[in-house]
Amino acid sequence: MDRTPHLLVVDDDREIRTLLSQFLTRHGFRVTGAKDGVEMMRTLDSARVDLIVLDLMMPGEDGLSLCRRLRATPETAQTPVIMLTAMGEETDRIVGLEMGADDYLAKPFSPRELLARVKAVLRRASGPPVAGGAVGKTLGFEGWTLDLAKRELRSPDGVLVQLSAGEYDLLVAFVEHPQRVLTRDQLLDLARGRSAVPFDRSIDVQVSRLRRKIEPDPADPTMIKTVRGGGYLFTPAVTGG
Amino acid sequence: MDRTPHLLVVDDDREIRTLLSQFLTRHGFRVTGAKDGVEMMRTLDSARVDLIVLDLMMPGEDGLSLCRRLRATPETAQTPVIMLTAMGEETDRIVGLEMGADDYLAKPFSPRELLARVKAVLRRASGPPVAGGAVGKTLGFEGWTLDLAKRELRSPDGVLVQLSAGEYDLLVAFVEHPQRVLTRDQLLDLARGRSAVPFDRSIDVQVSRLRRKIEPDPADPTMIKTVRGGGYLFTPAVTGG
DNA sequence: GCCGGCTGTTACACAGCGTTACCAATTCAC
DNA sequence: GTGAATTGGTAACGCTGTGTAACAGCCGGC
Repeated sequence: MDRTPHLLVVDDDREIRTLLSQFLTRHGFRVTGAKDGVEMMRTLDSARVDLIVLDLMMPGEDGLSLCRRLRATPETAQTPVIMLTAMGEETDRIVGLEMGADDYLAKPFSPRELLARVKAVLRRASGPPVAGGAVGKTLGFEGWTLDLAKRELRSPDGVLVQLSAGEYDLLVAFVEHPQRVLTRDQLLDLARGRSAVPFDRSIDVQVSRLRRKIEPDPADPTMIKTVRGGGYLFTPAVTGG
Repeated sequence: MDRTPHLLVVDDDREIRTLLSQFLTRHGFRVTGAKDGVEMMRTLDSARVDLIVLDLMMPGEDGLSLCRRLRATPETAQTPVIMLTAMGEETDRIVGLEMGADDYLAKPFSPRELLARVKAVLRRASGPPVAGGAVGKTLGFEGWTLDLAKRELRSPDGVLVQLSAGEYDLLVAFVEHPQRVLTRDQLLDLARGRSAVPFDRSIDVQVSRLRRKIEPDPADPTMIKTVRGGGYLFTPAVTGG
């Protein structure tokens, strides 16, 4: 239940990043900063993000272009975006919202105002029913079927495998990042929405429990491989749909 | 997103309260009764109310005074009020409307007439949809049929399943947000119009009761799944027709 | 007024999860 | 190559969250 929302602040100005991070952290959010699109994408790749605060004007790829890319990517198409801009022109607002931003804030703004918008957007984001959106798909791997809408896993012979909430979340993290080494920290973030504390072994234990349910031979795992010193690797190819 | 409107009937005459509650409930509204201003305020404090039906003449604080207080309170200043009065004098009408009531009905009146006024005021108050929209629809899931107008649930084999008011409201909350994890807080808000207090287990108990009536095997629920640390998930796809 | 159903609260049982501990496997130091 | 150190697997345990029976209070029906 301590699923504190994870915000990603993308701004090339380090001072602003720091300021916003501190402020938002003090108000109960988990905040990651990114100075450009590359860092943003890297973070999105490896962590669960609930909302992105995105500066419009940035060197390199600008906010509009990034926002467009976010919307074009299935994994992030639903992630709310709040745009920041130095200019107060109305056209920006239009363009920003047309680009798929959920809200818009003109600099200079008070952190308090951003906080209000963040809360509002998050509330709104969890409001409307999903309907036939991107969420609710079914994923397959090596004959297994994972139903995201029903939170159900079926083995290749069609048997419903009972997973606990934690096992299911962990499996989703793997299935959504297949054939990539995921560190314990990343897994913890993806599956639990928290970051690791020193000597945290909970992921190891959970992986062990999950293997027991989906590996033919848990003692010699083939789907969830251990990468010594690195983390874990989900080896099967995943078919989406 | 649109829930069944929540009406608050304030009248010191218990017979009238009961009569109106039954009638309005049968026509698809959620109704709470209050015998005086104190009860009214208590309800408004803890639940979201869409419209208040307020008797003008009451012992203690009367309707006019209560209406004035409603208008002076920011939270309720926008809540529509329909005044009831035993006297047919025109002056009352004037005073009532000046006091901020949205409509006025002289006793004796037919419940049907009140129903029409309630729908009209709600339509006026909240723009396009509501009453006419949410009320009157029928939703289906896995063979079940939920009649929003009659507040009735039919099982796949056509049998009418008796639900208490609370069970029905909870089910509506689920059906209107299918395939999404809803926190206890959200459910409490959607179904009861109030927010959770620490150690609030009422939703758990109500879910348990609802499962007993709609799950094939309540011990191994498939429609209403528990998400540990998250809340509950209504898994069936809902057809809105 | 009394009765019956509904709802929230409480209490207890049970299962999931994180922590710890211990062991095995691997790597490192020499 | 050998022993030490590091890393990972997992059994065991305790805390926490959830299911639900039992109870009590409230409200409406009569």
